[in-house]
Amino acid sequence: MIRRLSQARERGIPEATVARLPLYLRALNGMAERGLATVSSEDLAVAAGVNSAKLRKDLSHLGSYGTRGVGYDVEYLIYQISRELGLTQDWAVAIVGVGNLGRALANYGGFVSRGFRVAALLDADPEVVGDHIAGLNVEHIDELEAVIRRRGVSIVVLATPALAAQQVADRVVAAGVTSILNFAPVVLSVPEGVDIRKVDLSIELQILAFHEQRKTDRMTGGPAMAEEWPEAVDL
Amino acid sequence: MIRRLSQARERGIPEATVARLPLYLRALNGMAERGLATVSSEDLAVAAGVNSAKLRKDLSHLGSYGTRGVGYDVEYLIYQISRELGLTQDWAVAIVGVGNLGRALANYGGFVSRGFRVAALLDADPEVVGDHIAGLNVEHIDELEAVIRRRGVSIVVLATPALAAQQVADRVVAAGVTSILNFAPVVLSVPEGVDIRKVDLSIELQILAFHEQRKTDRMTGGPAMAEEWPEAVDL
DNA sequence: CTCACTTTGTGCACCGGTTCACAAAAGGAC
DNA sequence: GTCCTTTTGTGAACCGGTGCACAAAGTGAG
Repeated sequence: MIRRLSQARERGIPEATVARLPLYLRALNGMAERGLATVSSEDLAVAAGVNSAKLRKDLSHLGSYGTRGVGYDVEYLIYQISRELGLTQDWAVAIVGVGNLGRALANYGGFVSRGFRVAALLDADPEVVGDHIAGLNVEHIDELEAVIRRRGVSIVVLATPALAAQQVADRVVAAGVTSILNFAPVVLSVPEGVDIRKVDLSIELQILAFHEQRKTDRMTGGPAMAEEWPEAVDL
Repeated sequence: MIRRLSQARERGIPEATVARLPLYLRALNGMAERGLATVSSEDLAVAAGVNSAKLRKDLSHLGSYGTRGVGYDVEYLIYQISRELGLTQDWAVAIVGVGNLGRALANYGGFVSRGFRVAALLDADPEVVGDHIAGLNVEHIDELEAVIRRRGVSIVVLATPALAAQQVADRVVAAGVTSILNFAPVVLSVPEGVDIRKVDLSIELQILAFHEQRKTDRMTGGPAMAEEWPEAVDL
């Protein structure tokens, strides 16, 4: 039985759905390892931590890959999601900035697992250039453009200090890269068509602190005094 | 002039706004360092990478802290946002899992800057327990509950392997912690009232790959063959 | 004081995403 | 075949968030 490309798949998957597909994929991989052949939307939704209606709607954007009364074929769904996400091809990733974080990322085996391959490590500090980390030689940032070109790097991870990030981003974009994962705590400005995703530890903590404060406020009956500017200030 | 708590501030700031406040705060701190006394919504919006109407609406949720025709007082706004986010108090953070990532987080000076203090490092591996990292002694995970209690830890960062994360989360929650920042690639299940934020490198890369694939597809004129299941599979 | 200018704060229309709830489809028992 | 059970796929209402566009409020010049 050959399934033709579903009519429902005329390019245009909601961003929110895209962000959840990796979650489903991870849950499905776990199930495949445990030998499950099929899974219902309800079970998969629980494993991925979402509502089952949402999961079904998400999957319906890829096509009609389920069987009513039965569920989804685990292996088949893994393949479809992987293909949709572009994980059936190999992505060469360069990590720029080999400080504590860059090192951690380079060694983090998990994220290289499927589809991604760390193809280069670069840094400006002559002290670390030449080091061997995770089986790779750390190269000098001067080689950035050449390395990107020669190794077909299409995704760059920025783990540089905040001050260097924009400058590196500019060079990376000029070299033709259009996908950047930024760990530096700055707002990067890039031309139209370049995708940036940002991971910011400090912001995540601040959001947690906000909610934590709310929770403790609630217990102690609203915020304490000092609602005003603590010192006299002319506005 | 003493400003009373604005009527607009009857507790209930949109989640989307909360997520942007740290961004504004960072931009404002930069401006304060450069000696700016006031800033317009337009300028601040550009610095934070958002639309100025959105910025004004966000700030209006905290109260009416601007002056029409002038803008916002930088220092005053910094104080108001800091207070709203709960950064005027000191938060003790424990990092569980001192692998590459945990080490990087412990040493990452930037995120400890304002309001946060790494109060403990814990790990299960006897090999790393006792190590000194970022001026702290790595303690054994058995001490988890005692450390949380004694040092008043209210936010826990999970940087453990995926398999250990849920187990640690359960203990942490049982010890009374209600804010967790999770770096492990698993969906944690926690009781109502516990806030979890998740940082997942692998998911971010997969989202980038999706868009990158779209971009290259567009250039080569749609996806190549092989839209079907590559091998004969019985569904 | 008046007028021109600047910039905030917000009403309103719009949009993407979520959730409910159910019809349609598939399978199995008999 | 018919009936009953299970589970998908989706129409429709709803909800939070965004952005336009403008009135209100403040500044400064003359």
